[in-house]
Amino acid sequence: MSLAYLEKLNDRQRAAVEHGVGASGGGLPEPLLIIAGAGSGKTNTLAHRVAHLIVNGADPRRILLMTFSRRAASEMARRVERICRQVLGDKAAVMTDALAWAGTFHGIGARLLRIHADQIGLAEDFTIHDREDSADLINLVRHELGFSKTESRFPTKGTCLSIYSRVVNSETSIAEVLKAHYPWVAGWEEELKQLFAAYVEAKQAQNVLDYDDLLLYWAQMVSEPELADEIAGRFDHVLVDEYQDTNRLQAAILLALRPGGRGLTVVGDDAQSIYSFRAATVRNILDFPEAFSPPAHVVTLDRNYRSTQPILAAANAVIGEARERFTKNLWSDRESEERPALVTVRDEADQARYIVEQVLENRERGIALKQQAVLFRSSNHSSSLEVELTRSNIPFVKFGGLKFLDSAHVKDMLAVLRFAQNPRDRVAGFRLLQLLPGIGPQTAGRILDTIAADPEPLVTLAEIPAPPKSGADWPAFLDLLLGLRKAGSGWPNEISAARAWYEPHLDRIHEDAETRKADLLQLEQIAAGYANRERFLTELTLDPPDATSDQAGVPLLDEDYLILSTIHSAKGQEWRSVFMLNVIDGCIPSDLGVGTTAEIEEERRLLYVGMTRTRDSLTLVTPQRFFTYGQNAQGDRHVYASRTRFIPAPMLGLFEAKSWPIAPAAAGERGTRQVRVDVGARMRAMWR
DNA sequence: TAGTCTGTGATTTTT
DNA sequence: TCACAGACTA
Repeated sequence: MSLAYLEKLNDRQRAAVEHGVGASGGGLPEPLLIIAGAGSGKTNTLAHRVAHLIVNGADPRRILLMTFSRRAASEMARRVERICRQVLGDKAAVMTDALAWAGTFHGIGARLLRIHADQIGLAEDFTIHDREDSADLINLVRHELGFSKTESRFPTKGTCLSIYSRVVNSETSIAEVLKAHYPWVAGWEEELKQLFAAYVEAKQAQNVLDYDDLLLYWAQMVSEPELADEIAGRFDHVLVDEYQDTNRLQAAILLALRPGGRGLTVVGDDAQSIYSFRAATVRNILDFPEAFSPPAHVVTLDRNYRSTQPILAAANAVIGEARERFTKNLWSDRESEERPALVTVRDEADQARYIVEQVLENRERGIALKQQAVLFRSSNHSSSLEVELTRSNIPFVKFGGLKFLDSAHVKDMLAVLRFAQNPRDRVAGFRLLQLLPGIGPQTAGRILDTIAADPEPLVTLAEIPAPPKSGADWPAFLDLLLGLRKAGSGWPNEISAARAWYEPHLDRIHEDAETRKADLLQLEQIAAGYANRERFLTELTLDPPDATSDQAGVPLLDEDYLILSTIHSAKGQEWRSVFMLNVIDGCIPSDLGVGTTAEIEEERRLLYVGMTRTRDSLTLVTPQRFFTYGQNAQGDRHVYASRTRFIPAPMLGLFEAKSWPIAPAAAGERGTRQVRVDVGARMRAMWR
C-alpha cells in the first residue's frame, strides 16, 4: 500500500495526520488538538487525517466531521476523496460517499433530532425557525404577556432573542448575561425570564425549533445516559474544524459524545476567534488539552503556505500587539519585495474609485476578478463601492449581510410551504393568513386560536366559516393548503402550485411585483435541487444562500466576478489579491465594539483574519473622511477618520504608504504632503 | 382592516 | 437618520 500522500506534508502536518492512527493496541486515538495558523494548510491536514483514517480501516459511516459551513464540509469531502483515490483507486468514491456525517453543528443536530424525535417527545415533522421567525415568535409572546405596553420601553424582539440565545449558548444565567453584555436592560430581568419561559412553551406547542434548540436538544439527548450511548455509539471518530468559534454548549456536546476524548480531533486557531457575539469562547480551544487525562496531544502548525513574508510580517505585527496570545508567529519562505500597501484616500467615493482602478489594473496583469476580494467590517461599508462597480460594469458577488431569504416575498412563499409542513407553526400561519385581503392581525390570531387545539389543524381550518371579507380568496387558499398537505403533486411541483397561488397576491401587495417574481423563480430552481419539502425547508434555513449578486440570479460558475465579503464571511478563504475597506478607527475597530477590552481584542483579530486571506498582494485603504449615519445625537455627519489603532506609527515601516489620487508631478518638489486638493479640476468639473 | 402619523430607540458580524 | 412600534382615522 502506497502512502505517497503523506510525503507531501511537512513534519508537523504529518504528525497531526498520523497521530494515534493504527496504534498498537488498536484502540481509538487519544484526543488531539491541532493549532493551525492562518494559511498553514489546515483544511488540507484535516482532510488528510480523515483520509488516513479511512485508508487505515476506519468506517467512513462512523466518522462525524463538523465544519463551520456546509460549503466547507463538501469541500472537505471532495479533498478526502481525492486523497483516498491515490491509495484505494476506484473504491475511494464508495468510501467517501459513505462519509455521510459531515456538516455543521446545527445541521447534524437537526438530523439526529429527527432520527430520535420519538424518543424525546418531539414530533418528527418539526420545522426550524430562522432568526427572523424566532424574533417574530418572541414578539407574539411579548404582546401576549403585555410587555409591549409598559411605561418605559421593553427591549425589542431582536434584543430579547439575542439575550435568550446568549444565555442558552454560553450556559450562564440571565443575570450574568445582562450584566456583561446588556447593562441597559438589567431592570427587566424578571420579565425576560417570564418571556423566555413563555417562548419555550410556545415553541413546543407549535412544534418548532429555533437554531439554539438544535444544539440544546442535542445536548439534552446526550446527557441522558441511555440515549447518549446510542448516539455516541454511532461514531468512532469525531473531528471538528474551526474549534475557536464554538461555544460552551457545543463543547458540552462534544464531551458527551466522546467522554474520554478518544477518537476526538479538534482544529482551530485562537488568533482567528471572531464569533464571540455568537457566544463562542476562545476558552474552548485553550482549555481543551486539560479537559482530559492524560491531556490531549497538541500539534502546532505555524508554517504558512499562503502569503508572502512581508504580508506575514505585517499581520504578525498586528496580532503581536494582542494582550493574550497563544499561537506563534507565522513564517513562510515565500520572499517578496512587495510590502502591503496602506493607501490614504480622501473619502469613501475616492476609495471606491481607487478600488475599481486597482481591480481593473490587476485584471490587466492576468489576475482574474475571482482571484481578488474586497473585505470590510460591516456589510453596509461596501455600498458606495457597489455603486461604482455597477457603473463600471464590473460584475461582483457579495457575501454576508442581507440575505435573499430576508425579502418579504421569499418569506411569504416559505411561509406557505412551512405551514403546509407544520400547520401548528404559528409564525408561518400568522404571516400567511394576513396575505389574504380582509384578514389582519386580529382575524389571523383568532383563526389560529380556533384551529390550534386540533391535532390536524388544517381539518378545522377547512370547517370554520370563511372570514367575512376574504371572498373568493378563502376557498382558493384552502385548496392550496389541503393539496400541499396531502403532498399529492409531489416535489418540486408543490412549490409551483404555491407560486401560482401567491403571484396574484404579490401583484396586489407590492408595486415592484415584477422584480420580485424573478426571485421566486430562482427560489423554485433552488427548490428543485432538494429531495422533498422537508429537506428543502430544513436545509434552506440551516444553510441559506449566502451571496447576493448585482445581477438577478446566481452567476454561472464560469463567469468571472469580483468577490465582496464581510470579514466574517471570508473565514477560511483565500485570494491572490485582497483589499480591505475603511481600515480606520470607528470601522475596525467598529465604534460598537470598543466597550470592553475583550471586544477590542476581537476587533484586532478581525483585522488579522482579513490580512491573512491574501496570497500575493494586500491593500489597506484608509479614507480621511468617513460619513456616519445618525448614530450620534447630532445625527448625520462626516468625521475626520484616523488610521486604525491596530496599526500604530512604529508599525508603519512594514507597510508601503501611498496616497491616491497621486499628486501631479509638477508639485512633486514641494515635498510629500498627503492632502492635495485640485481646485482647478473641480472648477472644470462644474461645467462638464 | 388598511393606511397615516408620531415618537422613540438603535447601531455589526451568523448558524 | 432610519426603522419600527403603537396610536389614531377613514
